Amino acid sequence: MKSLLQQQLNTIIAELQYPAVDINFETPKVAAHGDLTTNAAMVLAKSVGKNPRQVAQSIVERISIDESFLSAVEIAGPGFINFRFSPRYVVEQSKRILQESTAFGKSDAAKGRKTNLEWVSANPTGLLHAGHGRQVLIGQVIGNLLEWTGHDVTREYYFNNAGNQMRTLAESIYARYRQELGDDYPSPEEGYKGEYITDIAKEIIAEKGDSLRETDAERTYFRKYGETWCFAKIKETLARLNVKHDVFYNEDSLYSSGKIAEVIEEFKKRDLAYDSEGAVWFRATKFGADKDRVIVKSTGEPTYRLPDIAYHREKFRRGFDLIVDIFGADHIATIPDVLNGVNALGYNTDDVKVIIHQMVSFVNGDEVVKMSKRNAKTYTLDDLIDEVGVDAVAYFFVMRSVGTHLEFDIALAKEQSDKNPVYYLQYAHARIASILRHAATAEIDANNAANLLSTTDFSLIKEKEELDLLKKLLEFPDMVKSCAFSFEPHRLTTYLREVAETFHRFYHEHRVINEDKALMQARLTVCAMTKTVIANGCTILSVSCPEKM
RNA sequence: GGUCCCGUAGCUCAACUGGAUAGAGCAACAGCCUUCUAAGCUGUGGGUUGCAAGUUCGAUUCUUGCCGGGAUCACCA
Repeated sequence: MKSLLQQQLNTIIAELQYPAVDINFETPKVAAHGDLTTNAAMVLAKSVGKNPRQVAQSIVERISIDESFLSAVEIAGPGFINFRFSPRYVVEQSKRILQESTAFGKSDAAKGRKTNLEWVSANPTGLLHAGHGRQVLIGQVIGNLLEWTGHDVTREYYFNNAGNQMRTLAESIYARYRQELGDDYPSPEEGYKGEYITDIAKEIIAEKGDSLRETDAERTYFRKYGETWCFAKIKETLARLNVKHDVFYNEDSLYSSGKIAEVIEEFKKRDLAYDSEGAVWFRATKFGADKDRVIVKSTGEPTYRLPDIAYHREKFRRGFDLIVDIFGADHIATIPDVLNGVNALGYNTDDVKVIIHQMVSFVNGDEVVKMSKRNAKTYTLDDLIDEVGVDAVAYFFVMRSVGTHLEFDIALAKEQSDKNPVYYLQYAHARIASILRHAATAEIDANNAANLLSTTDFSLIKEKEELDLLKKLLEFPDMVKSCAFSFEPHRLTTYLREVAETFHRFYHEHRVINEDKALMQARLTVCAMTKTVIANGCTILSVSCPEKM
């Protein structure tokens, strides 16, 4: 529709000898303003030297109204040109929903674009805490959105099982192991103190008894055990949320394959790195930073920056066209260095999309939930899922724009009532499912899309609420694209809420099950279409759609 | 102090990326169930979009400066 009108307008503009401009079509916020609107006249007004309404008038006069598409074209406000779709067009278009069914909303807008999506990437030194949930779900939904728009997505988890943090983990477990054996042995000053350390220590005792009292200085056994244990737990938690990564990329492989050394060498060759005070420094100041950064410590160990740069370079080398990273706001300082580094190596960082989400705070009604890392009683993501359920977790974490702080109300998420937004959506789906079950008793198989397509009298769909609903449903494919390309999953939750709302209104105004069988089937068709869109939307959101509630 | 993010109804947040009368949910108030799920629907009240300038046909959106909140500024990741 949009492209048809666009074409026609361009022709008209040329005929009128107006300059060619970028014209914009939008769906107006207010339904009274029609189904589609363009600002063409206002954009043209200045260069043409007439007032916008005159320009609009000259354009509208030349638009031909084809009843199979348009029912009206109007000029409104400061010079908007508003188009109204004909009911016939809307109903005709809606058949797509039945035809495409579970694929309705998918597109090949970015067909074959090789995309690397990296997220979570928590090191295996502990459990995912509740705050991690935001990143987990944002990444999950963005991954789905990218797939729905044709991207070829590799879901990746980057981890480091070497270095300081792992040493600390090993030391923490070892200390707890000794303590559990009754020895007076101190925990490391900055060690991990969570309950899980005790769990791990106890498991080791159960398996090995006290045979590991005297162990090597590297605490190799404890380190390996801790890593395996933590990773298993992390993956378990992710699995509960249907999150599955295709690649677990080990930072260590960058060392063993010499990629790290390679980067240092190239930096030095380009005078982007230099030796000083026994360390190697990256000239971050060349890129506007306040001071240079150490990339190799005087101990010979690289800081995180260097492997991160090498890692991103490898992503390019692996042939990805689009690289998406999701980080929490606490990582914000590291991003410029990495991008500058990769850029310096000759890669186009326009193809790197870094999504930074703000932090999460948890409240339980009026009470603020503390969850400090040092605290022994960490509030884990598992705890949160246990408390409020998978669907509420999935929905709540993406329902706000990534740029704002998220306040997660546990009491609200837990509440099984109308206060809880996730139920509103699921309720609409369950309600439709219930209606379709009734239809079965009237011998109409409303779950059979092909059957509905061939036997429904679509001309019976003509009520305002029905047409409003169909129009809303038809926005879905554009909505998916728009959410995907702007990396804004929260807009999908807003949209689906509107779909549910529009459906409830239709349901309230018009009875579906009734004596007029043809009419009943027409309305069942509208229901089936709505169910498809809600289900597809929920699939993207990783939220389940119950048939009954 | 530098950098980044945020400031919208009593509360939590939207606003299709510069559009028309700034919208939802919760909370408050008033209605709607002998019929398909009332976990629903309809209506009322609630706003100087932190403040002040600027850019233009038009600003919650872009620019600048203040004010307030958060994140971050390691030879930790």
